[in-house]
Amino acid sequence: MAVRRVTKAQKPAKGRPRSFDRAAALRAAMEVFWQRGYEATSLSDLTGAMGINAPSLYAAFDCKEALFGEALDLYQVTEGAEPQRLLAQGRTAKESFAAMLRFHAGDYVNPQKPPGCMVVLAAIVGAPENKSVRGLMTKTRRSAVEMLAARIRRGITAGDVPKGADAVAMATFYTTLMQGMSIQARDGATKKQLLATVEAAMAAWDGMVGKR
Amino acid sequence: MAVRRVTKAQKPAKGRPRSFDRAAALRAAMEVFWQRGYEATSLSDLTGAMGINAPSLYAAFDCKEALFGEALDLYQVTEGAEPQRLLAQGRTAKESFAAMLRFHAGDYVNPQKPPGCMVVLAAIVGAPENKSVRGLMTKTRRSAVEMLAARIRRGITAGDVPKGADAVAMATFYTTLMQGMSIQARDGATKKQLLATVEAAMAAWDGMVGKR
DNA sequence: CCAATTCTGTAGCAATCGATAAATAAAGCG
DNA sequence: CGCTTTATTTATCGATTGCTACAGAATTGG
Repeated sequence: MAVRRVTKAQKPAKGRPRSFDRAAALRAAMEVFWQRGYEATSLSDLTGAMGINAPSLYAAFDCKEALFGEALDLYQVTEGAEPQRLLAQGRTAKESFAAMLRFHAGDYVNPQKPPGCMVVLAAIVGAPENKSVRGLMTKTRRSAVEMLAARIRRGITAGDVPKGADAVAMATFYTTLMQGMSIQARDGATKKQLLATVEAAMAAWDGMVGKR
Repeated sequence: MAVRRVTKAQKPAKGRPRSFDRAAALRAAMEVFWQRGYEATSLSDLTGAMGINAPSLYAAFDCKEALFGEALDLYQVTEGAEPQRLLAQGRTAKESFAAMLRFHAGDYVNPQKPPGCMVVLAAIVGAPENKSVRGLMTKTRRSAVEMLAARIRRGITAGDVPKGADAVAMATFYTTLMQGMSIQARDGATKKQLLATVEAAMAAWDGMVGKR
């Protein structure tokens, strides 16, 4: 019986096997990109955090930008899982939004992680030669808005949100607030402060959907 | 009669006079920092935009960080003038906030300028060695919150805002939204979309102050 | 065993980073 | 005029950037 790989049950592989845990190295890279942003993270920052040398990084991840892309994917899958779950599982659209926003209020200032959201912070400005990275981030943020809008449309279908509600406008409003919360988190805001902001935004819900 | 200097009516000066317009060079530097952020703006970006060589830049502005500090001051004085005026001159705190936010909705996507607010965007993440620059930005953002809170307190004193209103919490809420609007501006939001977000936030005002 | 393949460490690539030394030019002052 | 002071241009500085050539090590397949 063949020895089972710790990392993955992949194909047998031909040449010299990789001597490091690719997934763990990617997690380390994600953390550094999240903390410092794309451009301010140097290759030596990355190799240091990942515990490997540059040639190993390039062999496994191709280049800095591709590594960032993978790190962003990992971020969405791991850090995005819980908010997405909360968004989907709420009884109504309003309850879903409240649960998701309250979660972020705590998560953005979790001392175990870099503050704020990587998708908002890691590449918001930068040099012209890294435009493609910023484009990737913009695309990711836009898909997040769309996900929120879809939840509101679901609420309209289900009947817990009035027919006249503007799903995209509402999703944009709450997204904008969430994005601001990432800035606040970097400025040292507390969970309590972020929660107060969330509750203020949720108080606007009924007015936005048209209820009077 | 002495020839009047174009730039300033300063002291006579001793050695060789500066051959460039310091104020114009600073404006150019501000624009580049605003567009690309602190770290992504290289010295050659700066000298190119300012139309001078590196030694002239260092003679006039000391170092990159000091130049950024001056650029940030200039930004606040120029770009901050109109929103501050609107904040001060509104009949009530609510009207002041609405006017300021509506102005920003247009200003953040003014095609004549870099999108969004320099104070929010130019140094939100980065390398550890530039922590002091981020600290300066955080300090600037905090003073902006305080300015909004002061306007609300003025409204409480004047009577247009109920006594029980939490000025800091309200100021934080609207600041958070404004900061998110800078992200939205970088993502290509339109004035119309930003205005819709502003109106949604303003609809929350009466609920926040305690009115029912 | 050998050959083919893939990964790893060392060492270094050209380019750029922020910043400056040195020589010269242009002003005021005496 | 010379002396002092300051700004200018040119030509770098050492350090770091993202990235890679190269040689050797470790694996599979034959």
